[in-house]
Amino acid sequence: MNATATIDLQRASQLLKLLGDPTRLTMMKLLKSHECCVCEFVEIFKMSQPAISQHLRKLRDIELVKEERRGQWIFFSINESHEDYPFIKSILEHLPNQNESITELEVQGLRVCCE
Amino acid sequence: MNATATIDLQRASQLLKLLGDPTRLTMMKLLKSHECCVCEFVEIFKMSQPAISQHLRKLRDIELVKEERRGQWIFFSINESHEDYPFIKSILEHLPNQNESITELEVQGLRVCCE
DNA sequence: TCAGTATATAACTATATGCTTATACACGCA
DNA sequence: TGCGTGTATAAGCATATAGTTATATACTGA
Repeated sequence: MNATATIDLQRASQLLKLLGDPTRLTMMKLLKSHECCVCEFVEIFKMSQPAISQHLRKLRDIELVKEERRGQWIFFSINESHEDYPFIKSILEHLPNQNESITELEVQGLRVCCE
Repeated sequence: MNATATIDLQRASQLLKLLGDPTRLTMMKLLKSHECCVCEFVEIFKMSQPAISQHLRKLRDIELVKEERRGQWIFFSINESHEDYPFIKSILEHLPNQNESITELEVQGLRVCCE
């Protein structure tokens, strides 16, 4: 009957609560198609570095995102292996893509690239 | 390309925030298949009547649910005409159904029926 | 080794949230 | 009309949340 696995309600509400913040939700949508580092988010959201860092920590604490240090920078990316990723993905698919933010960064020469 | 309409990020985060509470999320899942009145929710959630009422008000304020008075009771139901209902629906579909709560009510003779 | 840059963490603060209790309102029925 | 039942609202309180500033940590390159 049910093609997709269901998520425990407690768990689901925890995830939704985390996504119920415009900054974190936008971060997740961005990360779905682009790796980003903290300083890029600071630019995109015009928000202080600690504020960004704390949002990312919440996303990382429940392992929705992964981090990887490359030199000075720490890059964040979506954790597609997350048990509940299909759920997250289905939510993100309803959101408008945020490619403009990335394009804008590139135009301003603020996109971080370390290869 | 995109088969489904997208939702403004601010709007989406507002909806997710509301669903990011286990009581309200469960209410929505229940209401998706059953009309319920306040006193039934009080039974199901073992929560005070004002607490239930306040959760329902939040859901009603953004028109996720409709209410209809029938005699002494006020019945709540999902508002399928809501502009963002497809989004809501896709979320609820990932959740385990809550029919047991309803069955339990019926067994205890607490299911309200006014016809 | 030291300065500069990127990030994390701690401590604090203002506001939001979810409950409680008390009370008001609405309906049905004797 | 008055009482019982169902629901809503108001006010208060404890906790959670999201930001701030200050500071610590980690890496790079001179």
